[in-house]
Amino acid sequence: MNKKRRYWLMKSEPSCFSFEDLKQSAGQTDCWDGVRNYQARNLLRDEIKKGDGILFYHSNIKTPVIVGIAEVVQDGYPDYTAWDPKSEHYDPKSSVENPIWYMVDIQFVTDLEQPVTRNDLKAHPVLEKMGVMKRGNRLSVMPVGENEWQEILKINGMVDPLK
DNA sequence: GCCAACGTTGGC
DNA sequence: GCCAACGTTGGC
Repeated sequence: MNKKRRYWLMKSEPSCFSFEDLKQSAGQTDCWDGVRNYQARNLLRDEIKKGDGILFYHSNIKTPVIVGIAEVVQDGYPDYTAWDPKSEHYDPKSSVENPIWYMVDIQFVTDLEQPVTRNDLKAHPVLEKMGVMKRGNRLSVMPVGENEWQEILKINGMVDPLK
């Protein structure tokens, strides 16, 4: 099966898990765990697939910004941190038999030479329409249009690193 | 630090 | 099943 690559934006507070943290991880790969929102869960479980592209966004800081690009390297599987009472993401309603929460593995691809700030997005005719710009949006994972993906690359004068 | 927007919870 | 109360998110 040869499915078309899709694109996503993943949001993280850098004080919690930053793009640099991903870069420093073993194999520059880590599991995207701790998502406890059903809409995002559905995406992680059903939609986000190996090979998909990720814009990595730093939120809840003075200058929110897209800092880099990552790639999905593992399809959705149960988020086992939900089963660990010591985890801050522990959810007693989730079990091995009936997992509620899912995660994917992502791998560092490249920093953006020119990180794209929220203000940049706001001022851009195409990018101002991105999901992350929507008022009140709280999804930590959301779809990105191919045109939006291309535009981010263009700003950076980059060739698509996933091709 | 403020506060608007959102998702979740729980009483009824 | 409604909806008010609450906790969290996240831009500013």
